Amino acid sequence: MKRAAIEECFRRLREANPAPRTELEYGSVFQLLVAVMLSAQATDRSVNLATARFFPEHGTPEGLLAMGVEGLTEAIRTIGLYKTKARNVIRTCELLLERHGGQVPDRREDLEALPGVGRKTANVVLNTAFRQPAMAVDTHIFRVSNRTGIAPGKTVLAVEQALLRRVPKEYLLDAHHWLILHGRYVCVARKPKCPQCPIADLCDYPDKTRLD
DNA sequence: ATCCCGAGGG
DNA sequence: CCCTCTGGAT
Repeated sequence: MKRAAIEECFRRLREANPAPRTELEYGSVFQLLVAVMLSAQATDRSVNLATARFFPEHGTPEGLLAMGVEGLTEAIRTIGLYKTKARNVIRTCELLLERHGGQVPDRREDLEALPGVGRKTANVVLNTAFRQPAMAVDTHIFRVSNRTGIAPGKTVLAVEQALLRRVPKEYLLDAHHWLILHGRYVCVARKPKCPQCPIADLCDYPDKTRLD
């Protein structure tokens, strides 16, 4: 897709959603980090349902440590991958207290040193909490970027770099949320809703990989 | 490449 | 039934 078309895509996505925000519910940077860690291969809805059970009373590193691995495992059992996630979150709480005074660090290196925190999760925290121009490429953004031609790439890292290169600066800070919402509600995985898509006329998909 | 792994949709 | 959901570690 040409640069002018990319710019027009984001102009329209912004018009449809002027102030995009994550649908994960959280009341602090720490809670955002935990919610994103839990969101791996899970819907925001199921994550919010689980975190509502313990954020109110245990929404701090100390609070989660008081629950213990067993308590947290029980609280998030309705989310996939719950054993690994509970273990990683508890260990992360310990490391935050040991290394960062209980605060969430704002450097990629420190974030990725936490267990269960990879590049994608670090990018979400850097962008959403610290407003840095980081692009977290998740399943939605990978699909939308490739399908539309906004930023094609064979790996998530390639797509991330293509987005950083191709998305106009003006839209970079919020591009993450526009793309994810577009992927969740319009450019869905199975049967994209092209008839109601605001950028269908600019998209590569209808001409290229038409399957139906 | 494989494992982890529940819930919701089609 | 099968696919998908804001991945990460090995």
